[in-house]
Amino acid sequence: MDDNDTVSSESAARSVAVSRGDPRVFERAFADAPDLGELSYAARRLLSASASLFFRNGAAATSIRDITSACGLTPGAFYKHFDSKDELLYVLVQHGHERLERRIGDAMDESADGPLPQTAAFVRAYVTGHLVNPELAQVIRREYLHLSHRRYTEIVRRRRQLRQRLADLLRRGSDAGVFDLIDGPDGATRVAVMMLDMCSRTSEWYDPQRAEPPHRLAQRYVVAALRLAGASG
Amino acid sequence: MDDNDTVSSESAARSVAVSRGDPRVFERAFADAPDLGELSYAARRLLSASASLFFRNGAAATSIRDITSACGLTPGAFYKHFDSKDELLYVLVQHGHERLERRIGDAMDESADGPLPQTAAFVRAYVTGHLVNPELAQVIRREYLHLSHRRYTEIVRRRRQLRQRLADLLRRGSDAGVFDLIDGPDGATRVAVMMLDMCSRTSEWYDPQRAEPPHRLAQRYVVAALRLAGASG
DNA sequence: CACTGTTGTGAACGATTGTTTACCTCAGTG
DNA sequence: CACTGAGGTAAACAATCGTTCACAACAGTG
Repeated sequence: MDDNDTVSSESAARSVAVSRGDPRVFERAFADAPDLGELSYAARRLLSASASLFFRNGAAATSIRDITSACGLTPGAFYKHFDSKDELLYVLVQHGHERLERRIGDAMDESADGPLPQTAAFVRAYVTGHLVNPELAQVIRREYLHLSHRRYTEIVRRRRQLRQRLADLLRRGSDAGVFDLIDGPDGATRVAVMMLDMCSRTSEWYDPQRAEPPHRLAQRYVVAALRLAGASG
Repeated sequence: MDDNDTVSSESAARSVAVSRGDPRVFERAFADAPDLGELSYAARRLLSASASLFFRNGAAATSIRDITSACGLTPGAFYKHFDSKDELLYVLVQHGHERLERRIGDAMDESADGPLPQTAAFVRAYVTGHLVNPELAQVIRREYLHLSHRRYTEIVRRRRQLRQRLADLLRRGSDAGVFDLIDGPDGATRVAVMMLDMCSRTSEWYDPQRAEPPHRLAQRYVVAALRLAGASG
């Protein structure tokens, strides 16, 4: 159990406002996304509505009719934009990873060199990415499991790369004497898993309405991550 | 994203052996469970099969026919033991919490007094509970969200109590000067959430076949949790 | 032996699923 | 103006969903 969902699950995971009436979420995540390429306006709206519905009810419990009717369309229109429900989920998951990886890469570029500031930048961007768009974060965190096999393995590879990036930072920090990892340098991957597990769950209980702003919460998780890494000082 | 699932998701979350052929899991979790009361043998087998199938495919993607055919039964037989699919899930989630709470309670009773050893005992039992039966742990962690509203709120209350138990330990430790919480004594709940998030995800990627034994992994998470708590020494 | 409650079967129910089809509308273009 | 392709509708498709029904097998009990 995670039980943070117990904190605000009713407001976050259950009674979130329907995406239909929240254009900010749509704009922020889909309207001007460069990686979505030539996708039409209608296709992006379908993606946005899917993210909201998947977040609340899960992909398996969300029907094509749920998605299209949330956009004021009929089921048939869906297939003018996507080949299948599986492809929609695939595009959604890809896009979510794209956004998160870009955010992390940018943060690390803007940060100082060295394992400690780079790790801090990674964790901060990772948490922030989960907070500013919990719906997309949730989808890429739990729904990719239900993709068709080929697409599933591709996403798995992508996720592993991201984790490895953090593990490399930890190992470098350990070698440099900045970090004191729980199991020595060889435990870098395991500590990275701990960090990412801890941070990714924020998207499940975070309530943008009542809670503190993302950067405050992210800062706390940076401190926590550095404690896990055994940062000196 | 959690990305621990990327470690062994294919072996743990995808291609786990069908429950039908693994009587050990059945016996361990359901055959002699006291809290399941007067439930018949067939009912317990249905619960066991449900746990395996829900773990692999999710409750929403698992049909009554999947469950009954895994037990060598026809769909109609299901309703001699449970009123509905929702009730089955409810019994499953209740039982999972029962087991976990009992395990934690026993561990704390057997442990020394004081916030630090009690916290260590809590975390160790919590992690171990997620490792010795990942299927049940997964179900109570993510599937309870899909319960009917009345049952859902009841489970939420139960989960909150468990988290509060850990938060109280942290706060007592902070007051006693044993812990140095990230946000001071008032941050006890937030640190508890971090710990439980980090620990509960183990059930998603843990592979009983290849990985190290549960007590070794649990020990690592105890150390990590104490770091998060800012334990002195 | 008759009876009763439990646990199973096999067939069926209405609803819903993802998807396809035939057709319509209409802006853009040679 | 004729035409074409994009994007929409309404209706239907077979499959599957949770659930119910009438009935059978059978152990336990008076």
